[in-house]
Amino acid sequence: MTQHAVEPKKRVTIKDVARAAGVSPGLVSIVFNDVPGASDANRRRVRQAARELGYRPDARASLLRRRHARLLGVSFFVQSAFHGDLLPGIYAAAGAAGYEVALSGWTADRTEDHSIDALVGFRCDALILLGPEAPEARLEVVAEDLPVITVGRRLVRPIGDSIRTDDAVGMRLAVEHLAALGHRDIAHVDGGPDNVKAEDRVAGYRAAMEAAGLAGRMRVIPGGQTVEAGAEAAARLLAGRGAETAVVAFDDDLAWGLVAALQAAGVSVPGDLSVVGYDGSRLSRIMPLSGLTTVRQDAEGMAALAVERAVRRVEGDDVAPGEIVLPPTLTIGSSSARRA
Amino acid sequence: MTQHAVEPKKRVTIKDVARAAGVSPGLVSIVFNDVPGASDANRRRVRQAARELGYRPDARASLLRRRHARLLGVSFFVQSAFHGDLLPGIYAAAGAAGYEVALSGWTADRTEDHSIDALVGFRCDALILLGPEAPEARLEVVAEDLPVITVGRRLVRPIGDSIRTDDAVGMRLAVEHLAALGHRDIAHVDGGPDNVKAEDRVAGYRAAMEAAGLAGRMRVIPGGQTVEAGAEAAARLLAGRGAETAVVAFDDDLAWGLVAALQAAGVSVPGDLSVVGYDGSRLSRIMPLSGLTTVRQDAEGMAALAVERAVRRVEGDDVAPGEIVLPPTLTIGSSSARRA
DNA sequence: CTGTTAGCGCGTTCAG
DNA sequence: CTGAACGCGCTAACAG
Repeated sequence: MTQHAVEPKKRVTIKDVARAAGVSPGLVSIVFNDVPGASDANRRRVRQAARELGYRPDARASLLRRRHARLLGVSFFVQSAFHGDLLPGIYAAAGAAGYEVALSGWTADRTEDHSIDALVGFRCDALILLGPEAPEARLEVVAEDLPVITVGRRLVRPIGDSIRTDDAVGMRLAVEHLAALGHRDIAHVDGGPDNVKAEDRVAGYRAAMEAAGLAGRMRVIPGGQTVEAGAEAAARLLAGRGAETAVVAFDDDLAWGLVAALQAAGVSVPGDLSVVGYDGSRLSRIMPLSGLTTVRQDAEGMAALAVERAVRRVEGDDVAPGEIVLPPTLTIGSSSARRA
Repeated sequence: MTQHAVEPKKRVTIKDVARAAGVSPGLVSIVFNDVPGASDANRRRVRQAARELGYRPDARASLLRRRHARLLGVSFFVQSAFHGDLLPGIYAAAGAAGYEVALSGWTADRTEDHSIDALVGFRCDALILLGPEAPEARLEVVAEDLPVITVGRRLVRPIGDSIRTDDAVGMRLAVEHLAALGHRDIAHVDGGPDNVKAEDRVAGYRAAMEAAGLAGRMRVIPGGQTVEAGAEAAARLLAGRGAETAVVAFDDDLAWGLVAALQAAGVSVPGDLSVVGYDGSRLSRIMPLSGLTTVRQDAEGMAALAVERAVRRVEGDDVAPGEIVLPPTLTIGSSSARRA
């Protein structure tokens, strides 16, 4: 009942259980792993003894000895709404495949490198990196040691498997939607500096604008990937405002910040300005009225695919690095409307 | 460069490094832990050899042997905006104290029990449970094995340390704010069934309403703690609508769902109905206009305190289970206004 | 098929 | 600074 601390606290080990049950330690291992090799009577006896002693298998020792730890390491950005949407799917798929999941988050203060190191240090069987920002060279080094699955980033050179959404299509959907609503001066607020994931979306935006015959009306505004960045970008947008009547944002978090700041500045969304996000995160669905118009990525599908590829790699499927590109869809909410 | 898989892949161990550097394994350990006991020359030599061989310390083995793993286990609900706000603070505080953090999330499909088991299996030095929903009896059992710090839940019987916000004060702030705006029929949408954390807020609501002389106008509507639950509660609110002109929600996620559904139903917020949330999560700050009015919990402070207490417990401070109650503050946004 | 024994995995610890 | 034991569960080889 009382809280103890450093005290001896000798732990109950597999040996204690074996002694109590009157069998060998090896047999206890067999019982706890549910593998054949023990009689029902002994299984019962061992379970009973374990329960009485309060035995809990030690994951460290088990991981250390096993060849396959059956452990997938997942690195994610703690503040990302989209990553939060991916995790449940990853847990579900991993559990179904008989794998444990080790989570390691990165924040403004704790770098992605840190989180990757932690997972590698645990000797995970494979790594699933959500929206990685590390240089490709770094990812390549990591991939030399264990299978790496990247989610949501296009890689110039193939490294392990890559699961991502087709950003060219996504930006085209966004631009076409706005163009169909009569908008012609459509700006793009990008993902900010040092954001490797932003490039494809900028390129997609440019291509889509050209295809729509709006090449002369392109405008790219520096942004970022947080709500705060969205608020700052709104100021920039209004300051140098041209004829823009619509904006496509790098992602939902950024779009949120834009909408909030614009409305606070007395600019009506979508009355004066239409805003389109990117991700289709849970966040985008809970905007007052009927949600943010956004390019939806298939989070559940990406999560399941990432785990499936990771498991295949771990279990010996030594195929060439592959890229799986999923098509995005457009979800129309209340943040976009016909041009006034 | 190519992806390998199951292959032998013999790992570089501390022994390989020792051999290459011409020292003993023990010395390599000393060098890598940056503890005194090695000459600068040898430190250099060891680091060099490690780099050449690509040695990475094995966290499993290290954890296994160490008395103190210097590892804090954190269990959190993946979908909670507020938990997402706590994690950066936990990482920061733990890092500063020289501790690693092991994350284990729970979702709709993966129970909190599961996540706790995983952390216990890793032999974390202490557990920090964010918004735990497990029965107290279960927490007590866990606390027999290692220090447990609960965050955001009042416990009937003290178990380890508990860091929480004073919900009586919080609800009073909310009700008084609305009363001062002229509202008298103020409803509360609660945290839903089986939500142990909701009781204090309901009680706080009742007490505050009585104190404001509005005892006869209380109304408690079944809610939950997700955006979806908020949307459902909005329907209930409107269906049996009395004279309510204001609502206090169990938490921000719920409040969001309420606001969204209400506006979709043509009810203006705050024109027709004022809404107040609870948590002061990042989510609450990014509502279009100037945010949700909400009772703010001090996430950074709670995170830092949780880690501090955990570390103290681990390092032998065997004091009685304690409860740290932080005062909430009211953040006024645009979801509440003077009664029409 | 059921069960045992020995030794491994890898870093840490402590007496020498 | 070294050597060898140790932490704990798994795995292989072996015996009943």
